[in-house]
Amino acid sequence: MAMKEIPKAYTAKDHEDSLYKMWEESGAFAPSDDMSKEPYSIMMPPPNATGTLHLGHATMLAIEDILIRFKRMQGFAALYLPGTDHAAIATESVVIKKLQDGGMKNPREELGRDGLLDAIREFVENSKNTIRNQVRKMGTSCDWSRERYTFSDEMNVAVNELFKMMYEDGLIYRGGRIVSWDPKMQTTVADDELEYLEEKAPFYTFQYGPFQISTSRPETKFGDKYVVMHPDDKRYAKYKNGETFEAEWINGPVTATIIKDEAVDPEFGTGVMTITPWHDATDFEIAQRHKLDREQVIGLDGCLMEIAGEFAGMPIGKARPKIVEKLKEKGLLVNVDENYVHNVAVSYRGKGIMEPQIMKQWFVDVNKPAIDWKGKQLSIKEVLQDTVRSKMIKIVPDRFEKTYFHWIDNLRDWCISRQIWWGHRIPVWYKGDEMKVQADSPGTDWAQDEDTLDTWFSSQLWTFSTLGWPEKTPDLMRFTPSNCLETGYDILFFWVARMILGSTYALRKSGFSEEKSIPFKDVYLHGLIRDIHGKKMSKSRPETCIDPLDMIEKYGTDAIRLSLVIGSTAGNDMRLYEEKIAGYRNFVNKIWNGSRFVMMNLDGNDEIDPAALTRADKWILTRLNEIIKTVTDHLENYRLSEAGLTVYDFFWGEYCDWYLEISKVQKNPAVLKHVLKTTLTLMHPFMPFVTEAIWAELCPGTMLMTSNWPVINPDYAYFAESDEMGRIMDLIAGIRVLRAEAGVEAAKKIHAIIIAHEDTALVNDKADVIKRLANLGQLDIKENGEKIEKAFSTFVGDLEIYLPLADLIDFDAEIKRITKEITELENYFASLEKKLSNKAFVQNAPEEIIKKERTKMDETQQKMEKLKKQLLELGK
RNA sequence: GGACGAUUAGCUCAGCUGGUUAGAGCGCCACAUUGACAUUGUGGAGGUCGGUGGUUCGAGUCCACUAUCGUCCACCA
Repeated sequence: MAMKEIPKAYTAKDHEDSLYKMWEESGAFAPSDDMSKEPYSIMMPPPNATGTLHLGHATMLAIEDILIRFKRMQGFAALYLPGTDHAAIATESVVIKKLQDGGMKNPREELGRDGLLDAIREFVENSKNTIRNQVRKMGTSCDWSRERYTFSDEMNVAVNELFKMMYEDGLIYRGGRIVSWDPKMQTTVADDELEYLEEKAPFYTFQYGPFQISTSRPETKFGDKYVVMHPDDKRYAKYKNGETFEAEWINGPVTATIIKDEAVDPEFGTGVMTITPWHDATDFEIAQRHKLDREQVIGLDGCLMEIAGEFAGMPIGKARPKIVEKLKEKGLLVNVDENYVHNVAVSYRGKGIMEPQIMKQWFVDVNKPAIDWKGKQLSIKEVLQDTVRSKMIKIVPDRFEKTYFHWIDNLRDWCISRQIWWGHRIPVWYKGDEMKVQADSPGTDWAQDEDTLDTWFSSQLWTFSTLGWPEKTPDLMRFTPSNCLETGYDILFFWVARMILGSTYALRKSGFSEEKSIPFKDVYLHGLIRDIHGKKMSKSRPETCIDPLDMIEKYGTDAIRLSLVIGSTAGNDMRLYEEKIAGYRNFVNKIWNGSRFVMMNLDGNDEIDPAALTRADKWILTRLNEIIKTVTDHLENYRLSEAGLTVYDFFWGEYCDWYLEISKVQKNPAVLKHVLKTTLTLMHPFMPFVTEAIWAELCPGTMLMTSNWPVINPDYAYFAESDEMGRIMDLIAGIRVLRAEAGVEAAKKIHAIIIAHEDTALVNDKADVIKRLANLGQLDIKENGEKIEKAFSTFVGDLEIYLPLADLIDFDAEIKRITKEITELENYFASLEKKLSNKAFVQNAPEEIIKKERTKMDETQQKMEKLKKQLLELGK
C-alpha cells in the first residue's frame, strides 16, 4: 500500500514550500470572482521595508491568516491584501548609517537628494524581496497579485489628492509652531514619536533681579526677559503683571517684565521661572497667551546663535559649563543640585535628543468642522470619537477604547511635514510669495516644498488607497470597509486612529456613506511577544531573541503559528520560549501519525451507515458536533486561543487517545474518516501545512484550503447535551426575583429545598417542583400571586397552586445537615462515575474491580435517595 | 500626577455573559511500550485562584479597599 511510503515523523521542511507553491499557483489566495459571495477583507499592516521579519510580524501574520482562512472556508470572498511600508525616517536613518559605516562622512551632502533617494530605493527593493519570502514562509494566504507599497506611484497620487482636498477644506495649514526638532536626523518629530529617558543633570539656581530662578538648561537663557509666577502666589503678591525691572544677566544688564500665569507651579523650585518661548512648549504657550516676544537661541544644527555673544557657534553641550562658570563669576549662581533627575525627550526612531524649535510646518487641523457626518459638520476629533462611541468600529479588547478616547481628548494639531528626503514630497509649489497646491510643477521658476510628509500621512490611506482610491474601482466598492484590522496595541495611536481619520474624511468626501467610509469594522489588538523572563526581546541582547525563521527551520511553520496564538489573548503580552514551540511541534507530529493510522484502516467506503453505529461512534460524532460549534463560535469572537485549544484537546485527548484506541478492537472506517476530515478542516486555519499535506493523501485531487468549513450535522445528535444546568439557572433566576419581591428568608428556604431535591425528574418537571413546594405551606397565591408568578415565570408557565413559606423555619438546621450529607455523597458518586467513564480503566481493569465499583455506585445512589426522602418527610 | 493591565500548580499561561469536583503545556514521580506516534501511552503528586472586606442561594469570575510587578499618557522651568 502507498501508506508505507509515508514517513513516521512529519518533517515540515519537506512539505511547506511545495504546498505554498501549490496554493499560490491555484489562484485561491485571490478572493472569489463570484459577486454573490459576501466579501471579507483584511489589509495586512505593511511591514517596514527595511529589515527582516520578527516575532511581532509573525504573530500578526499568524492571527490574520487564521481569520482569513476561516472566512474563506466559510464561503466568503476573502481578500487578504499584502504590502510593505517605506517607513520614512526609519529607512532613511538605516541607509544613512549604512553609508556612514561604509566610510561616507555625510551622505546627504555627498550624494545629494536624488543620489540618496536612489541608494535608499535600491536598499528597499532588496529588503522587500526578503520580506515577501518571509511572509510566504509563514504560510500567509494573501493575494500577491494585489500587493501594494506605501511609496508607489499610485499611492503618491492618493496622497497628493488627499493633501489637496484637506488643504482646500482648510484642514491643512502652514504655521509657525513649536515642534520637536531632531538635530541628529535634521527633521521634526511628531509628539507621539517621542519617548522620554530619565537623565541626571545639575539643576542650577540663579539670581535674576530680585528673583531666584532654576534651570537645568542655562544655555537657553540668553534671551530670557520675562519672569513668570502664579497669580495666586502670595510670596510675590507685591509684584504686578507687566511691571518691569532691571537685572544683571549673562551678557550684561537686561530689562525684564513680570508675567502672571497659571501654568507655573508655585510648589516647584522658587515658584518663579524665566521663559524661553522658542525652545520650550510650555513657554511657547505662555508667550502666546501674553503676546510676548520670542527669540531663537539655538540653531537647527544644535549650536548657539548670535544672541549668545561670546558663546555663539558653540554646541550646547560644550557651552553649558562655560555659561555656568561665567554666571558664577558674576556672583549670580545661588546653588547647584547635582542629584536632579528629569526626563529628556528623544526620538522613538533615531534616539536623538530633541530640541524644541519654532518652525514653519504643515499641520492638520483636528478641531475644524469639516466632515459631513450623520447630518452635521464635525471636526476630525469628533468623527474619531463618534466612530468608536457609536460602535461602528469595535476595538478588541474593548478596554483600549478608553485609552483611545483619552488620546483623542488630548489630541493637538498634527504636524505632518518632515525635513527628510525619503517620503512623499509635499505637493506645494512656491514662486516668490505665490503658492500653489498641486502634484505637478505649475511651470518654470516654481520650486517645490523641500519637505516630505510624515509617514503616517500616507499610511492612514492604507485600507482604501490599496483598493484604488481616488479611482472608484470595483475592488474599492466591494471591499471597503475592511472587516478587521489586526495589529499590535503599541500603534493604536500612530496608525489605527489615523486610519480612521484619513478614511472617514476621504471616503465621505468621495460620496461614500458613513458606514462605508470607516476603514474597518473591528480592530483586533495583539500583545507584545516577550522572552521567558517577561523582558522585551531586543536586538542588543541577541540571546533573548527568538528569530521566527530559525524556529520555522527547526520546528516548522505550523508549530510556530500555534505557539504564537495559543495561550495568548487580545491586548495582553505573551512570553515565548523554545520549549513551547517544541510542544506544538509534537502536536503537529501527533496529527501526522494519527492520520497515518486512520489511513491504514480505511476501506474505501465513505458512507456512514446510521444502523451500524456503536456507542463509541455515536459519542465521537456527537462530540464532533459540539466541537464544530465551539470552535466556530470562538473564531467568530476573536478567541483564537480558545478555538485552537478546543480542537487540540479534541484531536489528541478524545479522537486519538480514546476513539482510535477503540478502533483497534472494533472500527468503523467511515466514521474514522469523517471525523478526521472534519477535524483537519477545523485545524487548517491554525496549521495549514500539515493539514493540507495529510489531506493530499486522504482526499487526492482536492485542496483543503478551499474546502468548506464544517457545519453541525443534526443527525449526529445522539446524546442530548445536558441542559439540566440551564433549567437550574432559570430556576435560580426565578429565586432571585422572588428574593427581591418576597424577602431573603423565603428565597433561602426555597433554595435549600431545591438543592435537596435536585434530581433530574424534579428539575425536569416544573409542575412537580411547584407541587412539592405547595405541600409545604399555605401561603395564599391570591395574596402573593403576582410576586410568585414573577419569581417563577422564567420556568413555570401557569401557577395556580399555593406556595409555602411560613412553616419551614423550624426545619432549617436539619435540612442543612442532610443537604450537606447529600452533597458529599454526590461528590463521591461523581468521582466513581468519573473513574468508570475513564476508557483506559474500563478497558484495562479486571472485571471484578469494575463490578465492585459499580456496586459502590449503586449503594451510594440508594443512600442518597434515602436521604432525599427524609428531606421530603421533613418538608411535610 | 492620571489611566490601564497582571497576580491561578515548580515554570509559562488559559478560564467567554457568576454555576456541577478550577484546566492545559512543560517539568516532576511511578509504570508501560518491537503493530500510528519515545516528537508515545497510562496513572499520580502538586492550587486556601496576591491580601482584606462586601454583594449573592452560589465568587477565580462582580464591587470596594490594599500589596507587588508591568505598560501607557501627562508634567518636570
